[in-house]
Amino acid sequence: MNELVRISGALADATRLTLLSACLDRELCACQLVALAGLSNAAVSKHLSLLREAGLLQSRKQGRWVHYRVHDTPSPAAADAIAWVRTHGDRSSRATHERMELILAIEPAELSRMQREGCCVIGDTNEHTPATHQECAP
Amino acid sequence: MNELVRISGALADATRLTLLSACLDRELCACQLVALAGLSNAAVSKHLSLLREAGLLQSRKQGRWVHYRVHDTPSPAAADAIAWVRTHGDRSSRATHERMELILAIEPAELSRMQREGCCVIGDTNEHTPATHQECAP
DNA sequence: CTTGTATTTCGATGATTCGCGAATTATAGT
DNA sequence: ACTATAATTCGCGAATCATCGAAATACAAG
Repeated sequence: MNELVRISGALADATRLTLLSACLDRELCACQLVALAGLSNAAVSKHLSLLREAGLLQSRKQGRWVHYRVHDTPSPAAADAIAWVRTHGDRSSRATHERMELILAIEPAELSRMQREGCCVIGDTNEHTPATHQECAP
Repeated sequence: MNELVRISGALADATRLTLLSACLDRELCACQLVALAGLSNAAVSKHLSLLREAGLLQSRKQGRWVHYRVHDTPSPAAADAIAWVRTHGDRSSRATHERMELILAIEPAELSRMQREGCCVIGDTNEHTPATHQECAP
């Protein structure tokens, strides 16, 4: 029972659902997920911790980079939850998908640099405007 | 996506999971669910509203009584969520099950009277003590 | 061993949720 | 109509959650 609460809680947030959905397709590093969420690295790290603690995601550390992907050997409840997101998750959200495309087109190192500078945005958190890659202001 | 957040949010609470699980087996009136949860009728009503708004439960009004049961025609996502709770839900929680037995042994009208008087408790919210039916103090 | 960098943790703050008692609504019986 | 009653909604504290910027941690490269 407690496990169901933990899993449900992890899924009960649009940002976390977006992050988990992105990891269904491929392994992604933290900085890519930060770009996708459009939040501070601190906030995204917290969300990812929750998803990991719920047994939905697993992380792999490679040098300074941490890569996240769906858990390889989930508990039965977690496995069904992951399948549930896979089946009913928002495949039709074009904005998120396009954002993902843009992010994948950028080297993670470059992405991190942009985040460090703090003056760049990939796409747009607003779902109604087209995604764009904005350069840093001079 | 928004639907998944709503459903997950509804399940992300031990009380609501208990209420939903109880309704998997049989239709129950609000006062029985209040007794099961061991909370105020206001709090339980709120929890039930959330479960209903998420499309997991449906309610049926019969006179002054409102009966809750699992939704007859859930959305695909809700159907899978219900099946998830049915499969992985806490069938082994003896305390809750015994509490349910005691509640079912009492007439709903009597149950309501007890709740109105505010001096009676069915079983115990503490999972470690055996469930008992305590009479009102004089 | 010092510097730079990717990520996490910490501390503070605003937003949301949970719980209760009180007021309200809807319905039944008289 | 009037009263009683089952349930919901309202108003408000207490607790939890989301988020940020800043500090800390972990690692690599010079």
